[in-house]
Amino acid sequence: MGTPQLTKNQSLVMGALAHSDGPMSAYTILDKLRDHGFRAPLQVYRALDKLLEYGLVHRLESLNAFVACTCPHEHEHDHGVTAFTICEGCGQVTEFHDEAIEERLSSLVRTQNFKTEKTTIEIRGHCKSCA
Amino acid sequence: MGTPQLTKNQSLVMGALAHSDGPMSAYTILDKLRDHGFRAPLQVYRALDKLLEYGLVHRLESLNAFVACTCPHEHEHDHGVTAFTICEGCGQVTEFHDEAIEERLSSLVRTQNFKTEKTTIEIRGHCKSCA
DNA sequence: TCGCACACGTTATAGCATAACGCAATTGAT
DNA sequence: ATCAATTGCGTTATGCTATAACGTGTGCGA
Ligand SMILES: [Zn+2]
Ligand SMILES: [Zn+2]
Ligand SMILES: [Zn+2]
Ligand SMILES: [Zn+2]
Repeated sequence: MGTPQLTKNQSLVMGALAHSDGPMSAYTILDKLRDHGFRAPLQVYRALDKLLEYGLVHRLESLNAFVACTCPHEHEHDHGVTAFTICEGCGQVTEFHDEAIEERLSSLVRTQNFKTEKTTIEIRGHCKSCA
Repeated sequence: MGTPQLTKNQSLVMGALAHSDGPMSAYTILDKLRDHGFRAPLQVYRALDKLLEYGLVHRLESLNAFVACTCPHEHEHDHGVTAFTICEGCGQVTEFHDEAIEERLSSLVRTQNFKTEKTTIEIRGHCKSCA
């Protein structure tokens, strides 16, 4: 169960995100794709749902926006917990992963008898250039 | 610079959140406070802004909702990084803090020369009762 | 051929958040 | 006391984010 062939709409949305230098809201994506026949938000949201499911795209909860995954590996398996730094100045988003945090969180949560389904870690601040 | 005396609107919003058994959206708070004279979203959002600033309330980014802080200490100083488990079943939210995660994140971010302003950690899943 | 799953298109609606205006009360110099 | 600056408040209007509900078409296995 790898990543299926993307449909036309999914490819268009994926392309828009991949070629963007920062996160995009669904409505920004919609505007970028009007020339390709997109007319309504649902066309974007439906594609995003699938791309999120396939792990090709991440949602930034604190921005209500989306970014293409920058993971090196080929999305053959779920990458674990994903964390982001988000610069308030230039909008740059950096994705990173850390086993130590993942294990520590998992251990803390286990003491609550809580079953994790999705973990959000987002760090807002200023990048080196924007400090 | 502790927590100033709350204004009437701030107290009403704080009370609504404190007596709720789960997170509330700004519009839900508005509805709860109509009997107390609230008429417009801005009355809620302005109070929330202050309560967030004072550290009495937290915003859950993945829910677009707000919860009263459950920290034991008296909010005399910023508590560090705040994390939440959020049950998809019953809506229960649990706030917790962990030095180890805080330090690990801070160290990872330092390697990017990134200046952290606010950290969001939210774990969605199912609590013991809803498993 | 029938039934089902899935992607798609469209319209309408729901839910979340802020802009912009004006007014009133408070504070804290001068 | 007076003026200016700050802060809170109320109202209207607007903008941004996300989903509901309905119908269409296409592919595919029973
Ligand atoms: Zn990724
Ligand atoms: Zn930057
Ligand atoms: Zn707290
Ligand atoms: Zn639960």
